[in-house]
Amino acid sequence: MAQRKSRTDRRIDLIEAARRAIIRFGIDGVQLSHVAEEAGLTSGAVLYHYPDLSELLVEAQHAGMERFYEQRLRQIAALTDPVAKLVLTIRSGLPTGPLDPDVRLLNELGGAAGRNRVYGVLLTSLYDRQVSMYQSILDTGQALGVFRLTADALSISRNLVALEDAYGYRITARHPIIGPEEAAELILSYARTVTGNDLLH
Amino acid sequence: MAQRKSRTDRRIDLIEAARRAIIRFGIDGVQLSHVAEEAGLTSGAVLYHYPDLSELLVEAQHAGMERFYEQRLRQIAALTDPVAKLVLTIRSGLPTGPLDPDVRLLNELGGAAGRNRVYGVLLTSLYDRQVSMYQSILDTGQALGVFRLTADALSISRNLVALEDAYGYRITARHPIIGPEEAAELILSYARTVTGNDLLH
DNA sequence: TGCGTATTTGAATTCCTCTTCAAATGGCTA
DNA sequence: TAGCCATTTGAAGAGGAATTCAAATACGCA
Repeated sequence: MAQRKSRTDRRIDLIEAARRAIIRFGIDGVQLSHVAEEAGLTSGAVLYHYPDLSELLVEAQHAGMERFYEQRLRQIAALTDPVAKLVLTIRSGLPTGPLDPDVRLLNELGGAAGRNRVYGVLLTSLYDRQVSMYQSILDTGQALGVFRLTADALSISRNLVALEDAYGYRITARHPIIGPEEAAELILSYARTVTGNDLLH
Repeated sequence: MAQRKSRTDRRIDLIEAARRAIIRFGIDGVQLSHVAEEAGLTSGAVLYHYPDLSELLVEAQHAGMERFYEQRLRQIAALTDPVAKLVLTIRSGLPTGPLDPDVRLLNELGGAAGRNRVYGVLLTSLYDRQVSMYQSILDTGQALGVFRLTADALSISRNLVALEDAYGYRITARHPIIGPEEAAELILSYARTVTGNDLLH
């Protein structure tokens, strides 16, 4: 028998297991048994904690998104220079490679968000928060005279997040030429143009 | 009994039916019975033409992508002015709204492309062709002196397609602010900056 | 017109997943 | 240490989807 755990601990485990299962089988392909296997439990045990699998999947997606976002926030919090912040933020929004679990998880939502309102809301809120993240960096840089923005910070930020998203898909789909480095360079090329800054640091 | 059809005609019908079923239930959620219902047939009949459902799904995705791409090519072929071409191409890459079937179909592939090599190849090949499409417009505009590109045409084109893709996801996920018009304006804002052209036509 | 054949149906079967639940287990507390 | 109770198991069964296939059907062609 698998190690006994408290309700809270087990639920945390299950959310992690669901995250892995979603990545392996897709948000519409995950089965109770997949989650159970990832967690080292039987289906019954999963059901005991989550009588409705779809609720667990939503929680897993939610947790994954929060972690992704918080991690990015934490990284840039360590920096003060707007240039360094911008460059780091761009890099941290891209997958490390085709197998990057965080981005793989997020990508699973793309299609489902069109069919499932909850997923649509989740994804939209992540997008908006990432936009704000960029916007504050750009505004600060502009105020400090480091950036000379060619358009309003909001539009630029929306485009930056959009570029991250799209290259995330390209990388996980294993584009033969566009990898993490190339994608970063493409986004930086845009960022250089619209900030009027070389973004060397 | 449903109307009898020739092998070729029925296969075309089934590909269309599969396309609709994928949009309704997701690429990992489609069932034989879904396709059968969309086609007005029984599961057995579907199986008679496609013993393997996954092959039908790939064909449906492939057909949808080709149609999407050909349609865009045809639209710009009618124009000669690079400015008009660029603006029209940007608009034609975006969904008409959250329910746009072409984009909904493509979006279904995003997540699956990370798990399924066939889908990855399909999606990558569409991306590359769309990039070429933009590249040729930009090159022509540059040659005519209409555009003054701030970066190489390839990079700009990659970013333009990336922006289309990403806003396609935002729109189908029903972002409360970013609809087809707003997305077009955001991409145009990028295009104006990198072409040095107001893109009024 | 009637035959032959490709297509379609529908029922039977198998396979698989979800769900239920009684029993087992093991940690916690008195 | 003993008993309680939350957690987990495993088996049973309910539901549903895929698969198989014999029979029915209707179209093309002689």
